[in-house]
Parts: sequence; structure tokens; C-alpha cells
Amino acid sequence: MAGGRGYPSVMSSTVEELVAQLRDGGSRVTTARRLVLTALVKGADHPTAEELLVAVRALAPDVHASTVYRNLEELERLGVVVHTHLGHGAATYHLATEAHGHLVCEVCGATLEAPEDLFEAMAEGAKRRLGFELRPYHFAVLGVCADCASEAEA
Amino acid sequence: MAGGRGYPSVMSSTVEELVAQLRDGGSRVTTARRLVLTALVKGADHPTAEELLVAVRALAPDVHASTVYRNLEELERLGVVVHTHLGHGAATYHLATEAHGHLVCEVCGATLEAPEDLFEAMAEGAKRRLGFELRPYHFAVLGVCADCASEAEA
DNA sequence: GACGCTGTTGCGTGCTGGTCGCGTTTTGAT
DNA sequence: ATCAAAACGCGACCAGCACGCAACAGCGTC
Repeated sequence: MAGGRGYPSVMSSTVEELVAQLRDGGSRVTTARRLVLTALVKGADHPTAEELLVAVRALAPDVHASTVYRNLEELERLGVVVHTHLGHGAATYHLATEAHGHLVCEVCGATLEAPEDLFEAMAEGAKRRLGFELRPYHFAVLGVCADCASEAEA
Repeated sequence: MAGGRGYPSVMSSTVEELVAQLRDGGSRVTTARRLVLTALVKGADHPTAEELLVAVRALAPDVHASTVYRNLEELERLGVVVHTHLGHGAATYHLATEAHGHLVCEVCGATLEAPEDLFEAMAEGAKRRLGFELRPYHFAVLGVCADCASEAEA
């Protein structure tokens, strides 16, 4: 992590920095991989593998779905990306530098990024009482968002 | 396990009580349904639909998978059972009277039942700060259990 | 107990999300 | 320029589940 060209930035990595991470990890740099990374950097916020595939194919129509899946797996092994399950359906991917917890509305599907400290008390409690170390990033926590909750009352 | 002839036990519903809930809800009582309920009452702790199917087929070999799925759906609609996703893979079912949160180890797959109050602070924080109403029962919270964590250190 | 309405069932088929094995192409070190 | 190994494209295949349809069975009524 900490691609750190010297930027004090909010961690926004460039494709070139990520490509360098690939090389450092001993992986080869291919067109498909570059495009997957580009889609992750420039695309929407919580893309699924399918959405990434579409983005990649916009520039390289022959890239196969399994290539995207395998690349995401490899990128995850290298610590470049992480995936999160936002409830039912496909996993979503983002750069490891942007990892964060998610709150997902079961009614409308809206996804909120959880503030860093939201899980703290719970994590501490689970650790102390059960020895269980929370990893609240890999799966979202479900619930009902403010809008849907107020609508439900009416 | 819990022959339950007339035990005053903690919420352990009998099949007959659950069958009554079915009738009250306007649903018919069929062999398949009775067997699904029996499997839920007497079977292992966190059965998947597949496991329930096996249990049901032990007594009625011709019951079809889709029947089990549809029955679980119906039972859930009536508030008799609930399902929980314990990470990847199939959902698990239990009686609504036994609803509880889950902590699942990402390494060994062990599932712990979360103490009632573990989510309280987090739920309160999410509500106050984001208006988000947590429903921590439908999806498990992932992490690493005590055993796997201590093994990882070695 | 027979009748008949309608909810359920068995069965096949289909979908989504993802994995795997194989033969070919590409990468990048030499 | 060469060449082994890595990655790719492709298709087959998997789990988990949903669905449409015709046959069947629960249960209120006679």
C-alpha cells in the first residue's frame, strides 16, 4: 500500500502506480489488466465484475469474462484491490486504498460508506468478549436507510 | 435431540405449533411442509436449503428441491422462519423464534451466535449519525475467530 | 364420504455469478 | 531474436436458486 510517489493525497492512485504494483508483485502487465485498473480508477464507485467487463470491452472488445475474474483475483492477491459483498448479487470491487465499510439498504439498495469509527465499539466488544476479530469490510451490514424508514412509517 | 414431549423449554416450538401458524396464515398443511418444519425443529443448527432437502427426503424421497425452496419462502412470509447469509454460499434457515446475529470466521468457517447487545452501540450510532436502521440478522458479520487468530500469529 | 375449488407439488428449464481446463498467444528476461 | 512461463480466449461446467406448467391433494361444503 502507500503507493506514495510523495503525494500527501487522499490515496487516489493512478493507473501507472498500480501497474508498478503489478510488476513489483512479479505479475505481467497486459492490456486486459491495464484496462481493468483503468476502469477501477476512472469508473463508477462500486463496480461489479460484470460492469468492469463492460468498461474493458468498450476499449478491447475481445476480452473474456473469465479474464476479468482472474485478473481481479490476482489483483486482490497482490493487495491492489479488494472486493465487498453488498447483500445479494454480485460482488463489487474497489482499490485497496479506498477500502471502507458499507451500509446497504435492504429496501432500495442504496449503499452508504460507513464512517471509520462506526464499527469500533462493536469490534472492541467482539474481541474482548469472544476473542473474535471483526473484519467489517468484506461484507456489508444490511439495514434500512433513512429515506425508506420514514417512508415505511407513512 | 430434545424429544420435547411437553418441555417448558426456552421457546422451542413444536412442529404442531408451527403447523398451526401455517393454518392461521391461510396456508395448507402438506407432508412436505410438515417435514421441512420437523427438520428445522429437530435438525442441526444452521441448515441450508440443501441440507433440509436431504432431511426431508430421508422420509419422503420424492420431494423436489424447488418445493423446499418455495416452502421456505412461504414460511418466511408467514414469519415462521428466517434465513441468514453466513458469508459465501447457501443461505441458512432457522425458526423465527431463534433469530440472532452471527459472527462467522473467514478462515475456518466457524459460526458464533452474537450476544444480543453486541450490535447495540453500532446500531445506535448508525441511527443517530446516518438515520440508518441496522438489521444485523440477515447477513452475518465476518471476521476471524479466536482460534484462527492465535494460529495466525504462530 | 364424495365433490370441487384452489393452493401445492414434481419436473424441467433457465438464470446469475463465478470457476476450471485446455490449447494458443503474449510478455519480458536473456 | 529466442523462448519459458504467464496470461489469454474459449467453452464447459458448477452452485444456488427462480419459474411455468400440468397433475395432484388439502380442506370447506354438501
